[in-house]
Amino acid sequence: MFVSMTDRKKEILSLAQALFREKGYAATSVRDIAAAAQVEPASLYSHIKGKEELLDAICFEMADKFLKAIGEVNDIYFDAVQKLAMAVKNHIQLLTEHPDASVVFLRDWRYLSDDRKDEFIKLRDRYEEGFRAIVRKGVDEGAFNEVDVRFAALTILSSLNWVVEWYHEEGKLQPNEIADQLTKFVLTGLQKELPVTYGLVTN
Amino acid sequence: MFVSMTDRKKEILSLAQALFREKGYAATSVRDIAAAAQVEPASLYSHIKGKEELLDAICFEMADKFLKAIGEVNDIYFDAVQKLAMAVKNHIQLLTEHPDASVVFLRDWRYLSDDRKDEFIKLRDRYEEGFRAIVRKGVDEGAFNEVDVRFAALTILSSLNWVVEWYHEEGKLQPNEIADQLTKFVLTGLQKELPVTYGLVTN
DNA sequence: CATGGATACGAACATTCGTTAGGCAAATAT
DNA sequence: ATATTTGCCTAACGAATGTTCGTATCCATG
Repeated sequence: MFVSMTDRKKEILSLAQALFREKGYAATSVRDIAAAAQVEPASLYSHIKGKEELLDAICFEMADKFLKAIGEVNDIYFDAVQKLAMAVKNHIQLLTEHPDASVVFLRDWRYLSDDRKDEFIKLRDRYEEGFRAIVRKGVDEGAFNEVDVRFAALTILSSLNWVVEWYHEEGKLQPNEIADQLTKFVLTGLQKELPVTYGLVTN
Repeated sequence: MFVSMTDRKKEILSLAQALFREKGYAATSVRDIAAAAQVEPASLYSHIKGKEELLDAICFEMADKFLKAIGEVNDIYFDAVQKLAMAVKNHIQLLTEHPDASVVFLRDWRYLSDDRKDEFIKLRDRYEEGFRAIVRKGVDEGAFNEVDVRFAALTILSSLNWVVEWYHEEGKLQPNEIADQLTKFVLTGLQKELPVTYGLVTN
C-alpha cells in the first residue's frame, strides 16, 4: 500500500490509519499521530502537507483497491451468481486485509475537502454501480427476484460493511468463510426452503 | 422525545442532533450549536451541563426506544418469522422517524465518556440479543437455516442500519415498504426459487 | 569533498475549543 | 408587590488545535 512513498511516510500513514480508526479522523490530532510516530508534531510536516493528506491517501487508496476488485469481477465472470459471490469475496478480502483503512474509508471520507469529497463520492458510486450491475444482470437473466436494483445493491453492501466492526484476526471465522456465509445469506436468506411434499406438484 | 425537559432544551437537543448527524459529534462545536439556536455559546450552559450531555441524551433516548421496540416484539409475537418481520418493521420505523438521532446513535456513541460508553454498549448488546433470540428461535423451530446466530443477527442489523444513509422523507419508499422489502430480503434472499418442474417430485 | 534530499528539532503562530464567572432583564411564583 | 427562577448576555479563561519557520543532522550521490 501507499506506493511511491518513503518508508517513513508509509509508516506514518499506517499509524494514522490505526488512530483514525480508533478515535475517528476529527478527534485525532496531529499531535496524536506525532506521538505514535515518536516524533515532534512539526516533524510530520517533513513528510506530509497536512492532516488531510493522510485521510485523502487512505480514502483514495482504498477506493482504488475496491474499484480494481469489482472491475476484475465484471471482466472475468459471466454468471450473476458467480459474479456476486466473487464480488462479496473480494469485498470481504479487502475489509479484513485492511481493517483500519477500511473503517476510515467507510466512515471518515466526509471529512475530505469539498472537492475531494465530490471526487470520492463519484468513485464510491462507481463501485456501487458495479454491484448494481450484478444485481441487474441477475434480475434480467431471471436468476434473481425482481427487486429494486439500487435498494438491493445498497442492502448487500450494508450487510458486508458491518463486518469491519466485529472482525478480529484472532476470530474463528476466516475471511473466505465470512464471504461464503454472507454470499449464501444474500442469495438465499435466512428461511429454510420448505421441502417439497412427496407427490405434490407445487408449480 | 426528550421527556421531562424544557421546550427550549428540547429544541437545543433537536438542533444538536441535526448538527451531529451532519458533521459528526467530534467536529461539531458548542459554538455551532449555539449559532443554530441563535444564542451565544455561553447561554447554552443555562440548559446543559456540557456538550457531552447532548450526545448522552441522544444515545440513551434512542437506546431506550429500540429496547422498548424489541421488548414488545418478544412479548407479543410467537412465530419466529412474525417476530423478525415485526422487529424489522419497528427498527425501520425508528430509523426513519428519528433519522438524525439514529445516525448519532449508530455512529457517535463512542464519544461518550468511558463509563457511559460501557453502559451504552450493554444496552446495545441487549438489543442485539433481542435479534439473536429471534434468530435462535427460528433455528430451533426449524424455520431458519442453521446459521451462526450471532453472525446472522449482526448481518441483519447491518443491512437495516444502512437505511439511514440513503433514506429521505421525500423518497418514494415509505418506511413500511422499506421494512417489507428488507424482511423479504433477509428471509428469502436475492435468488429466485427455481420453479418445481411439472410432475417431478424433488424431495 | 561538496551537494542535496530526507528527517528531525524547538519555538512559536493564530485560531478554535469547551467552559466559567458574573450580571441583567423578563417572566413566573409566592 | 416582592422574591425567585429562567434565559440570555459580555467577557474571558486555559487548553488544544493545525501549521509555519528556521535550523540541524544524517546519508547517499556527484
